[in-house]
Amino acid sequence: MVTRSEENYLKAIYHLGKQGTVAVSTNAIAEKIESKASSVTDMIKKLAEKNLANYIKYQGVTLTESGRLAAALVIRKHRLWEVFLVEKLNFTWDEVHDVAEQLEHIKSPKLVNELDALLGFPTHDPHGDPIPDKDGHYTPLKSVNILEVEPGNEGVLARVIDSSDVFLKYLNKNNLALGDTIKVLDFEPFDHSLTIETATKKMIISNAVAKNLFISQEL
Amino acid sequence: MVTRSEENYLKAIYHLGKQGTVAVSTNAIAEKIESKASSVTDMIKKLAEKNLANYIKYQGVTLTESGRLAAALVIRKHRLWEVFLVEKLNFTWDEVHDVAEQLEHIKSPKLVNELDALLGFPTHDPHGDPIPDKDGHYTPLKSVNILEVEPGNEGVLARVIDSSDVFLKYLNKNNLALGDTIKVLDFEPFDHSLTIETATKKMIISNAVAKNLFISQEL
DNA sequence: AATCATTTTTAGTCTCATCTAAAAATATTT
DNA sequence: AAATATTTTTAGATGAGACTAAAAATGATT
Ligand SMILES: [Mn+2]
Ligand SMILES: [Mn+2]
Ligand SMILES: [Mn+2]
Ligand SMILES: [Mn+2]
Repeated sequence: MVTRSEENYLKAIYHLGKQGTVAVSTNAIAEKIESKASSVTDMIKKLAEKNLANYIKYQGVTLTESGRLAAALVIRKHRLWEVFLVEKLNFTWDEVHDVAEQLEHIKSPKLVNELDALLGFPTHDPHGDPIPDKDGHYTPLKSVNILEVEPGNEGVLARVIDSSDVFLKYLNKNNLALGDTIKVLDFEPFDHSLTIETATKKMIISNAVAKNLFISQEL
Repeated sequence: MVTRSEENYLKAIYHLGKQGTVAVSTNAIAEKIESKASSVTDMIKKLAEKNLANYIKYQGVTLTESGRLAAALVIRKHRLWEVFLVEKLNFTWDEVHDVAEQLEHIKSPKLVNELDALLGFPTHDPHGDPIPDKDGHYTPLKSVNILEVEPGNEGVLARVIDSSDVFLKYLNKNNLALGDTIKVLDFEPFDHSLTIETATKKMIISNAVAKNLFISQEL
């Protein structure tokens, strides 16, 4: 059995190390999971013991094949629940994360698959993140960071990386939502900020914000 | 904060002691929760410490007002999730209990209330158990144990007490479901069994089974 | 290459929720 | 009312998961 805590560590390693294929440092995990390095070392040993992670002292962790699958299935649940909360229970995209963080640990294969069906087999969650299938696979949607877009070009907001409620509330406040068409007007070399235009207005977004916005451009 | 384990104890006390108003013994709780008496004593002290239970050594436990409310809200969640699983996710009534046992501990007031709305504010779960409202109140549906019914009379199966999957599978096997009309034909004094008649057939049910069936009789 | 800084691991402690075994209190029989 | 049986509590131990402080390893800088 994989415990709740173990699942959270698997997810962190998966996210930090390109699906767990690249070695992740103890400190990086500690920060992500808001714990201490010593706690992480303990847990990593346990994961290695259970053949979910590959661990060499002082050289970070990667996930084994089964660790990677386990992580992907937790992420699958997390994202399906997020869709459920938004589509069926009137949650906004900035309200779903904490509840999904709990729901992702519910154990019932039937529940996950039926939920998937109820929602019409969605491919992406409310933040544009792809939903892995039963085998842990997904095809990331073709989107590009808004900072890579040449001024003058436009695209549809397809994904936001930061799912924290502070960031999403900022987007709400500025009327930016998934699916909105955004045109890049100007890049400012001094502070790396960006002037963009939406259906409703023109605005300047900081580099910190821009880093989190991904748009898809139809060819 | 009330932990998952505390919630399970609150529920047990609530169920065993007429909503926690009547003193429940340490052993009774231990059996219900499948733990040991010594563990129960420990937990009861903790609940008393948190003002969720009234505890006098050697004299059992009752729930305080806030303990009763906390218990009722967990039960509310449990039963709403059961309805959700059956109504929306194609679970059968014998499959829901274990999953609901996990889901009942998810913390999010909005989630519960939206779920309630999605389901159309149901008053009973798939086993005929009443669903408490936000204040922990409910009106138990007027039903009578089938053993109290005079032979010759009939009623509609409205509630089953045992929600274990073995019992529910027994009912499935014999084509007995909530809402079915059941006529009591004969009571056997020797083993206290009962002969009943449904739309499809006549059958004998043991006293152990009969104890768990409640029917409502319209006047 | 030697020193200093950072990261990671180890050692030891804590809380929560459990358990077993023994002691104490209560309940039931004779 | 004693003796016996049962229930409940206490005492002490364990494992999971977290922490702090100190030691060890690695990495960076002179
Ligand atoms: Mn989580
Ligand atoms: Mn998301
Ligand atoms: Mn439970
Ligand atoms: Mn039920």
